[in-house]
Amino acid sequence: MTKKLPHEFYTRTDVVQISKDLLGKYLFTNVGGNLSAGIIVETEAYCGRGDKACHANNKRTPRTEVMFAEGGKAYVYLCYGIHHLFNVVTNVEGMADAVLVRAIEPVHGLDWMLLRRQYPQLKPALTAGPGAMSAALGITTKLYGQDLLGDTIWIEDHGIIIPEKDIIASPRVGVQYAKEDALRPWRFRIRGNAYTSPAK
DNA sequence: TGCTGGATTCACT
DNA sequence: GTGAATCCAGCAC
Repeated sequence: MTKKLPHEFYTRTDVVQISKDLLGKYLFTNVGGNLSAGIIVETEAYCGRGDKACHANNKRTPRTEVMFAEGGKAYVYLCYGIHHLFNVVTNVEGMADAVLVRAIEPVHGLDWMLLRRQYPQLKPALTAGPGAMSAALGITTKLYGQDLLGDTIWIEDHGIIIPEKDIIASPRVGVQYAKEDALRPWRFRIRGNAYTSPAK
C-alpha cells in the first residue's frame, strides 16, 4: 500500500474533498539529496473563484500562474519575507484551486528536519504550521511549479484512511447560510493529533 | 519607480 | 497576548 497519488487525484474539481483526502497521506521531499517525509495532518482549501483569500482570485499573474495550471503541481509562496508556504495545485487547467498543507507529523528524515529548523530535539512545533513545516522539509521557492509526480516532492498513499468523524473542519459559524467565500477557511485537521494546532 | 501589506512565526511582557 | 522581523508581488503615480 505505498504509491504516489495518481494524476487524477489532483485534477478533480472538488478542492474541499481533495483537502480532506490529503489528510493521512505521506508528503515526501527530496531536497539536496536528503529525503524527508511526514503524514499530512492539517490542510486548508483555497478556491480560485469567489474566494478573496486566494491569491489567484480572478487575477492571473506570474506568481499565481501555476495555480491556473492543471492539478498536481506545487505552488510555493514566500510570505512575510520569511516563510515558505506549500500548496498543492488542484482542479483542471484554468481553475485556480489549491490546497495549503499546514502541518505534518514527521516520519522520515527527522534529523534533517531538526537540522533545518535548528531544533535540538523533536517538538510538535517542528512541523505544526505552514511556514514551520516548509522549513522542516526544506521547501523553498525553488520548488515552485514542481510536478508532484516527480522526484523532488511528491505525495504517497500508505493506505491510511481518516474516518470522517476524525476530521475536524473549521468553517465559519452559520456556514449553511453563507455564500461561497464565507465558507472560509476550509480548514481540516485530524482529531487529537499533536502536530496540528489545538482545536478551538 | 516607490509604497503597502500579506495563507506566519517567535520572542518578549 | 502583543508586536516585530522581513521580501516581494501588485498596484498607484
